[in-house]
Order: sequence, then structure tokens, then C-alpha cells
Amino acid sequence: MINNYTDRYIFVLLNHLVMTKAEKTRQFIVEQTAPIFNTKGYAGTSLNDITEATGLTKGSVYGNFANKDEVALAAFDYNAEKMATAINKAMAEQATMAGKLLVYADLYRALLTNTLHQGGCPLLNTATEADDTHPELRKRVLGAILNWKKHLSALVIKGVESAEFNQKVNPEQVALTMIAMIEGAIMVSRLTENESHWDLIMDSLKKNIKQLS
Amino acid sequence: MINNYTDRYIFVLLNHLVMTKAEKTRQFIVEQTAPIFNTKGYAGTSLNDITEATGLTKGSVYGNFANKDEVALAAFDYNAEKMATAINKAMAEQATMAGKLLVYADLYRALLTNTLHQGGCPLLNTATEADDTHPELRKRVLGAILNWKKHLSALVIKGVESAEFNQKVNPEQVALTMIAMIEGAIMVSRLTENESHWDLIMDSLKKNIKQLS
DNA sequence: CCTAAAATATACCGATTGGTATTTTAAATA
DNA sequence: TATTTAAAATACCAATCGGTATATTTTAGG
Repeated sequence: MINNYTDRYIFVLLNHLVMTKAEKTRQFIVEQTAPIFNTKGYAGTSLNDITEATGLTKGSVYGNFANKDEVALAAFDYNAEKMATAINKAMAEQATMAGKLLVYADLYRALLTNTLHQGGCPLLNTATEADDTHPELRKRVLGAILNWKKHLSALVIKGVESAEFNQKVNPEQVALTMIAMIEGAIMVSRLTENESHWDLIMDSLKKNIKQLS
Repeated sequence: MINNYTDRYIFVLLNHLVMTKAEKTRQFIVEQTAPIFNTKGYAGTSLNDITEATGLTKGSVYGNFANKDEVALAAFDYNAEKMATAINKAMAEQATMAGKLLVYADLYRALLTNTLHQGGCPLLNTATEADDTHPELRKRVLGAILNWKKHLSALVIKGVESAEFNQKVNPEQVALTMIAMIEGAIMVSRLTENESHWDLIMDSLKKNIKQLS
């Protein structure tokens, strides 16, 4: 049997599971500002941008975040996780390791047309801005990149173990080369606003992956 | 014979060829601020940064530049030209087309250790910051990248014509892939502060270039 | 429905931003 | 050497920056 105390406890718990008011606005702020931070960068995004995008006041923002830094960090995390989710979903549909690797090439194309993220790849943007200026932010991107590298390496290793790939393949090298080609392709094709540039580079990447067999 | 009028004219001309005072300080400002713009970005560099780096006052800076934009544009041009000069010099020492292509791979390594530029590759930094925010700056990077692409393509075409490379090679694709790999490698290895990452990606690039034959 | 607490808005703060008008200093010409 | 011109420094400007203290509103619990 459930007594009054437990009743109340459960209610509060459920209420918080469904999200408290503050948590809702916190998430709302993150969702609304994440694309702005990704396009204008950390230094280029002002508190005015944040209040404008959310329709909230400075007081409300600072009631949920200690400072601009915290908003930026949360926004980056949101962007990075959004990408990871999309990747994992698309990857689950692929059977072969080569197929899984190519998911990145296909999915990152959405970064060019702003369907996945406004402003391009958050890893590229944040890395180039923060590497020499913002240690905390840099730390997060570093974690995301190393994670990505680990993930790719693991796929290559699996492919080698299952004899899908050649034994001589260096998993770390394949992972790093893929990351470099993808990020470099994003930079070039977003700058030139030419999707065929993306396609040509990804064609090279696909050839490289085929050569792993 | 030279009359007085011509005398004075020549003197003024020579004086200006040797550089007027204003041109000297203009160049001084550009040289001193170029690395700052490259590390902190356009939005992250303030006029205070500029006066601090040069030891000059705001009045002096604005006597030589109309606004912050002009300093940033001149600084970018300076950085880009500095790179182009280094490339051309190193390339002249190479005989084969493959050798000339690999000059990029070797020379850009200096971007990691800050011996060539503080803050990494100005093309990568400026492209990722300005592509959605600063049309003028974006235009300049775009020009530099397209020029680079053209330069690389021309080398590949020459290699094909001289039978050094395979006839089936797509020059534009090779050029774009090289640019992407180099810029992506800079992003990754600067972020991770791991030069072996650079070496592994460049090893992949070298393999790709060897396969052109 | 009333009260306590949480969340948001208002009003303000000093510091810094990019930029300018004016004065002072340095350089060049007559 | 005196005078004109160019360059640089000083002093100032409104606007915006990130941030905070306080007042008001909204939400939840008894």
C-alpha cells in the first residue's frame, strides 16, 4: 500500500520526469540558440541574440544559466548529440561495415543544405573558433572528435575481423582520413556553395573505402 | 636635361616607391594584427587588440584604415599571400608534378607548429567564421580557395599531358580532395594537438597521389 | 482559496565596443 | 628657418556588451 508521503514523492518525481518548468525553458533556450551559436560562433553571438531568438528576457536566461558560456556549452552539446542521434539511426539500417562507414558521407551532406544544422558542421565550426581561444569549448569538441574517431576505428576493426576488410588496414588512419575528408569537404563546399564539390570529394572517399576490401 | 619640376617629381616618386610613412604604418598594423585575426577571428578581435599589438592609438589606426573591416580584410590578404609565397618557393624546387603536389602536404605541416602562421590555416579559419556572417571576407577566402583549386588542377593536367599521371584522372576531383584532406587534417591535428594525426592523414594523401600514376 | 516558492521580467550597473572630432606632433617643402 | 602638410595622439561619443539586484508574475502545495 502507498501512504501519503510516498504519493507525494511519486507525484513530484513524475512531474520532474515530465520536466520541470525551468528545465523546459532551459531546453527551449538551448534549442533556439544552438543554430545561432553554430552560425555566428561563440564570440559573435551576443546575449541580445539569445533574448531575441527566445523571446525571453535577460533575467529569465540568467535564471537558468550562470552565464553566456554555459549557454554556449549546452548549445554545442545539443548540436553534437543531434548529429550523433541521426548517425546512429542511419547506421543501424546498414549491414556491412563499408555501408556503415558510408553513412557519414551520405548524412553529412545534409549539413550543406541546412536541413540538419544551420551554419554547417558544429564540430568544424567550434573546433576552428575555440582551439586557441576557449578551453572549455575546445575540450568538448575534442571529446566529440575523439569519440567519432573511436567509433570509426571500431567499425574498421570489426570489418577486418570479419574479413570484410584487408588485414593490412590501419583503423586509426582510416578513421582520421575519413574525418579529415568529410570536414574538409564541408568547409570547401559550403564556402563555394557548390554541392558537386562535395560529391566529388565523397566519391574519392568512397573509392578509398572500397580499397579497404 | 632635367629641370626643377621634374627633379621634384622624381624625388616624390622615389620617396613613395620606398614607401610613404602612412604606408609603412599601414603595413606595420597589418603585420602585427594578422596573427591576432587568425587566432581570435574577426568577431573576436577588438580595436583594443589592434592598438595593443601595434602600440599605436586608435586615432593612428583610423588614420590609415576606414574601419575594423578594412584591417581584417588587409590582414587576411597578408596571411593568404604569405602562404602563397611560401608555396611557390617550395614548389619551384620540385621537378615532377607529384613532387609539386606534395609540397602542400609538407609545407602545411608548419601550420601546426605555428611557424608559418599563428592560429592555423587562415583559409580554414576565415572560411568557417565568415561563410555565413561576413560577405566581404567570405568573398576573399572563396577567391583564395578557387585559386588554389585552379592551381592544383593545372598541375594535375600537366601531369596527365606529360604521361606522369593516368589519363582517367579527374583533375578537379584530385584538387578538391587534396584541399579537403589538408584542411580537414589541420582542423583535426590542431584540435587534438597530435602531429601523428596529421602524418597519418598525409600518408593517405600521398598514397592517393601515387595512385594517380 | 491562500500561501510559499519558483520562475520570469524590469531596471539598472560598469566596462567595453567601434568610431569620430580635435589637438598635438612630426615631416616635408618653400 | 619658417610654413605648410601629413600623421599620430588625445579626448570624447553613443551604443552595446555581459551581468546583477530587485520587483513582479506564475506555478504548485496545503
